[in-house]
Amino acid sequence: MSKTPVHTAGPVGKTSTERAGAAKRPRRKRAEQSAARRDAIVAAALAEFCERGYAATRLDDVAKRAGVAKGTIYLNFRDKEALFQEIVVTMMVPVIAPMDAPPPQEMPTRLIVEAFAHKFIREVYGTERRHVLRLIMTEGPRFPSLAEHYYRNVVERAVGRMRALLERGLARGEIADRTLIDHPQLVVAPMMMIIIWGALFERYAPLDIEGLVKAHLDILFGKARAS
Amino acid sequence: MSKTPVHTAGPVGKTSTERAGAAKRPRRKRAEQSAARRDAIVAAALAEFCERGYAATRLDDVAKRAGVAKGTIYLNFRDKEALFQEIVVTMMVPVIAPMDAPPPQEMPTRLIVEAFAHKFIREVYGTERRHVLRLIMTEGPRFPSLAEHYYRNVVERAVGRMRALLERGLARGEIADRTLIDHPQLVVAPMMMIIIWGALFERYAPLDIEGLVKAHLDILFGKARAS
Amino acid sequence: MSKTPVHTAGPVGKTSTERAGAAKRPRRKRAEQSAARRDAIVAAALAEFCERGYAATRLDDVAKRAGVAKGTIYLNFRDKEALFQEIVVTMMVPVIAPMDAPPPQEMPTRLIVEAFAHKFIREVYGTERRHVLRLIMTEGPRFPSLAEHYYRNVVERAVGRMRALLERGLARGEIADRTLIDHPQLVVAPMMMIIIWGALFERYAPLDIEGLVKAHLDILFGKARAS
Amino acid sequence: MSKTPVHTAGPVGKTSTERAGAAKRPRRKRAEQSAARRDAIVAAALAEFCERGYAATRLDDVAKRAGVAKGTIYLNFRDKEALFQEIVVTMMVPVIAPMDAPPPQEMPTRLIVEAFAHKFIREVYGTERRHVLRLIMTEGPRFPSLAEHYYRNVVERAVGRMRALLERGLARGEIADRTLIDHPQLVVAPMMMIIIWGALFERYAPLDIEGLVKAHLDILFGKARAS
DNA sequence: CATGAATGAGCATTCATTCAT
DNA sequence: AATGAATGAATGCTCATTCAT
Repeated sequence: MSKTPVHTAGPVGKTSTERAGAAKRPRRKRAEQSAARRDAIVAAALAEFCERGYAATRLDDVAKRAGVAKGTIYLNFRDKEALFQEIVVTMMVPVIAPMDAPPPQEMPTRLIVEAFAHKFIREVYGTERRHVLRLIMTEGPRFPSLAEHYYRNVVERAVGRMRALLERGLARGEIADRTLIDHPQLVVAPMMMIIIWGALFERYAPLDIEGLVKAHLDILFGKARAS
Repeated sequence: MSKTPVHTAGPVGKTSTERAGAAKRPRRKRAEQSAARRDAIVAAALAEFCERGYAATRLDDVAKRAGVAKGTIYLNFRDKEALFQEIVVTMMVPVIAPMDAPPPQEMPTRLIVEAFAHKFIREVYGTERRHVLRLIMTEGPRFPSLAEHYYRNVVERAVGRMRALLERGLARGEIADRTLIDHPQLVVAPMMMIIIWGALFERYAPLDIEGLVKAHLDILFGKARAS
Repeated sequence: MSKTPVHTAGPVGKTSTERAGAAKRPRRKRAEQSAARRDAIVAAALAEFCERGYAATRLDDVAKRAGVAKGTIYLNFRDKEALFQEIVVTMMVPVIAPMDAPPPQEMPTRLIVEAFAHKFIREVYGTERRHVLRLIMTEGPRFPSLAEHYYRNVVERAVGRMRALLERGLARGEIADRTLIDHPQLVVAPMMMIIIWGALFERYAPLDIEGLVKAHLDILFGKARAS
Repeated sequence: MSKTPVHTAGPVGKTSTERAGAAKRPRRKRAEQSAARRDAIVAAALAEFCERGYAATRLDDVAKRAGVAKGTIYLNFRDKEALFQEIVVTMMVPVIAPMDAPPPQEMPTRLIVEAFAHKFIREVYGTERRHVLRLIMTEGPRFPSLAEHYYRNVVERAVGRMRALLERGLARGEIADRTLIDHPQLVVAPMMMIIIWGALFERYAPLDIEGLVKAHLDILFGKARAS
């Protein structure tokens, strides 16, 4: 029922245990340094890809930002595309992983969805993953394998979970009918929207995210007494 | 009360009356041919931009696809960016224009929103404009002036209209509370989602658009007796 | 002893009798209009070539400046190079022509040279021919036929005349020795210099042309009592 | 009294110690190779610019001639214009530098001017700098900053030196009057002329440079007993 | 391993020249 | 004759990738 392995559509590359530290402590083992360098590249590449998109990102800039030589990138990633895919895939892993845990038995459906929404706001919208998610939407059409990977590992599973959750809610009388069960995408639609909206219009028209999410849940499940 | 002029952020270029026909009918006037060529360029560019995104599109390919020489593009558009913006702006004009018409007095709020949704499905999702809309979401962050143009002319106005409509619905007792009025973006969120979803996952997981829209409306306004 | 024909190194094109008049008088004969157009092209081309040099001049700009269509240039000149050569050659004809007249018997050598210098100042340095002369110096190396044409028709003849004149001056006791006769180029060296200097440094260091020429003659022939 | 710094109008770039050798000796250090390549580019660019002028020179040809890839040019120079300016500026530095040394006290004025003239003949006219000087005259009008740089660093200073020298000659009774002092440009006019003449007419009418210079000095200072 | 100089295919843009109207 | 839209070869510049050090 869990531990479903992540489908890897393409080469994912090696992972590293250590977060990139800019500080260059003198007496570090080779492996450590190497891992740090790799992480620095990933972080720099993420930033650049987010700012400019895939095609417009220059590996030169990535290297500069990471503080490594351009050649070093090629020691860790086959090419630009592999670097891109790696980033998109690994950044989403921590979000995917906990999804396999079954929902707590006691909690009302609405609260579970609410928790899910807040988790999304906190851990995706509120972090760099927000940009990664946008990259997937943005570059997906040109990287079908990436889109598929994401669909298989994230979307499909999330939709399945959501449906199961709603089914349970229906059984427990917390949900009136099958409308939402048949179209669980409607639950997440506003989340995709705030990612897009944020990227496009944040400057002139910032969204009240909290209010929006609460309103969404109120509409889906009926007005709540307390948030 | 209407006829708000379209804010033009940049140069929009000349329009042409005739749709591009690949066939080269012999007895055509200069101006006609020229317009046809221009249209062919626009069509070809749209296709290429959709397939590859802005940065990865080669004007060489656009020219080839349009059946014109590369230089001809520059007779009609200042540069690649102008071509891109022109496409994005002009393709959306026919969608924007009718938006200023006030909603029919008699029609119930739900029906108006429903009509709006179906119009979107028919005229945007069901046409090439679907790709244009995706391009706006996709490339917008790198073309702030474009995003702003779109926001001022489409989003802002649409949101305003929607809010006014809902306000009227509230006054007429068709809507229970202000939840949706405060967050009219929730009305359109699924529409943005289907655009993205369609581009990314259509192959593995096609959406039941009609059903989704109906479900969305049912959730917003309560189950309808008939669609 | 005179009327030596002008050696034409390359194609020179047709000449026209009428100066370009911008005004478009309605009832003019075809031939007249055509000639006016041709002259307008020549004038415009001269201005553009002077401002930008041969390679950087666009025929588009020439046409615009002349108020004709681009194609019209090709009705009058085989190509860009022919237009260029035509200009350089014809502009200098009026300067070359009178050179064949023998010097007045009575006039002292110094006065003849002085008259020549002032004529140069007046008719070359003081007119657009100044730029033509610069173009010859500037673009000559890349148009050997042009350089040769100019050498045969202007330089060679001018040097010969000058030498003959000086020879006469020696015979008449107006000149002390053969120094200048052996290097008549020294007579014209300052004239070449002021053309170049004017083009490069006029802004920061304008030359006192009159004073310079007088000083030059004073040095060549001894201080004059009156200018 | 000397060491006036060279006004640098634009970026001058790095210098390299080694002359470009086409031969690829195997055991050379990176920096050395790089410098050699840079020098090869400069040499090739100089040759091309001289043959064709600025606008008509193709960087492709420069690269081919230098035996490097096109991209390598851009590792050393921002763009075509920077390459051009760099060449013109650096080639003239060795000529400018010694100009600040005060003239030897003992030497007669004529001999100093003579030495200057011969130095010019030897180090400019007799070397590639001859072409550089022509490029300055040729392209100056289209590169005002270049013309100004050259004026400030070379012409202005040279004219000042010359005037001071002549002033001293006047004080010492070696010069009869102020004619030349007021127009020191007359001293260098023949040098500009021989550069131009050489570029245009050398084939049909080579100049006797030595004789010309001697004649010039004879005219300026009176016939010398011995050269 | 790490570096970064070198490479060269790739692309946007320009402009002399042609030719249908 | 005159026009100017169309052409496409030419060219400056970029940037992913390689490889000698």
